[in-house]
Amino acid sequence: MAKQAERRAATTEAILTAARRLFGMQGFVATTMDDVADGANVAKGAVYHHFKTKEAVFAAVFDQVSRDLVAEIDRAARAEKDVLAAMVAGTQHYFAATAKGPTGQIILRDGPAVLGWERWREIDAQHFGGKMPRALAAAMDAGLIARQPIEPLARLLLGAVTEAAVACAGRADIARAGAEYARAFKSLIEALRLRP
Amino acid sequence: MAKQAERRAATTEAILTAARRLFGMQGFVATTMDDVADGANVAKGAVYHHFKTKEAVFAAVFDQVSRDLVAEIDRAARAEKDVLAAMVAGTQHYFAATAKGPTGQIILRDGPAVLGWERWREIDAQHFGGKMPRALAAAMDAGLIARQPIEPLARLLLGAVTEAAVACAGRADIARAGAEYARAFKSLIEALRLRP
DNA sequence: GGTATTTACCGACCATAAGTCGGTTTATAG
DNA sequence: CTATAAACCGACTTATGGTCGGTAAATACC
Repeated sequence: MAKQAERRAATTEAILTAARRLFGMQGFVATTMDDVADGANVAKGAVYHHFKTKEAVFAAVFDQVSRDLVAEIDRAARAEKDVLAAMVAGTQHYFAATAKGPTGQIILRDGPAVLGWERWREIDAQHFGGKMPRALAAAMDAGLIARQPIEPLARLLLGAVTEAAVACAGRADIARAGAEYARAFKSLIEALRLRP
Repeated sequence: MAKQAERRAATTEAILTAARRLFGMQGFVATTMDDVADGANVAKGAVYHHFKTKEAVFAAVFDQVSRDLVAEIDRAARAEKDVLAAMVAGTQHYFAATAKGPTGQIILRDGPAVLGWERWREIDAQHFGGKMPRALAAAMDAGLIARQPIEPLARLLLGAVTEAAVACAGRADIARAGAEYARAFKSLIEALRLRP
């Protein structure tokens, strides 16, 4: 006797929860829609009633994971005071979070493969990338780095960070690798810093 | 009555040629093995006689395209004299080449999706990435940039370049975008340059 | 030069998994 | 209370990667 809106919400959430677990653990390809349906205790038809395709399910999961991740990073970055320092701290956190387990699988591995690099970058940029331009703009306003077109530089830095995160994810000694890349990233940022 | 080695070579080449065309035009997923077999004028069984899986075919195509691309980039980079300038020039060429058409499809889109980001980075690094560390080492030896761990910095820069290339590939005005990113990259490199 | 063996090739067949669809149950409108 | 719509079911269709038994061509061996 639950209202339809509630039924809908409950089912959708069950599907998403199951999908997130499965995609994170086994990856997108190894997870079948039957698996997802079973995991959510519904029939496949129900899944397709709420999501048009398997990709759509993944996109929803991706979005959820991204939100969680970005919240976590924000918390870490806000602790710093200098804009450039915040960039470094946030980056470090991004490395750590994506370096292992389900998050990395979903965000870094399957993300671009499933959504296509284009859409992935778009969504990723929406979540994380948005921070980079804003941080750069702030840094320029504060006179910390030279004024220049923001978007291209932001894109380059974002690419650098993402690549490093992936490299991290493939290493056994994650913490160590993360520290290495964080240091290198810091050196890049510091190189940009204007010296009077 | 051709020798077996010749038959083998001819068939393999026909398959690779057809696959390269199809993968480049339609992408990996949209291309079926039947398409490839038809395109090469052989039966599917023949394709599977020479390549274990569809991925194996793609890997071979990927390798071929990478070789061609790297040769082209080398030509452009060798024209420059300063190591840092060569890096910038090579990068610019990389942008341009991957920005459009089959090459971009194979190298930047399907590459990571099909081979997995790990293996892709590995192969990509073998072809292109190898240049980055070498260039950085040379730059350090020449006293152009500060001495520091090479691998992490190289990885960051490679990631930046790749990201930019992909961004380029998604733009209508490729030439313009390429120029923008090249300028931003140059500014990054120049920031690293030591001032006495 | 004839026979045995190995290699290249064929294409019908199989297995799997995404997506469909007609039917059923449950909620809402009037 | 009835009619409509939404949620849900699960057998079925379809598309495609991969297999396999068989045939033709080349090579090895006597």
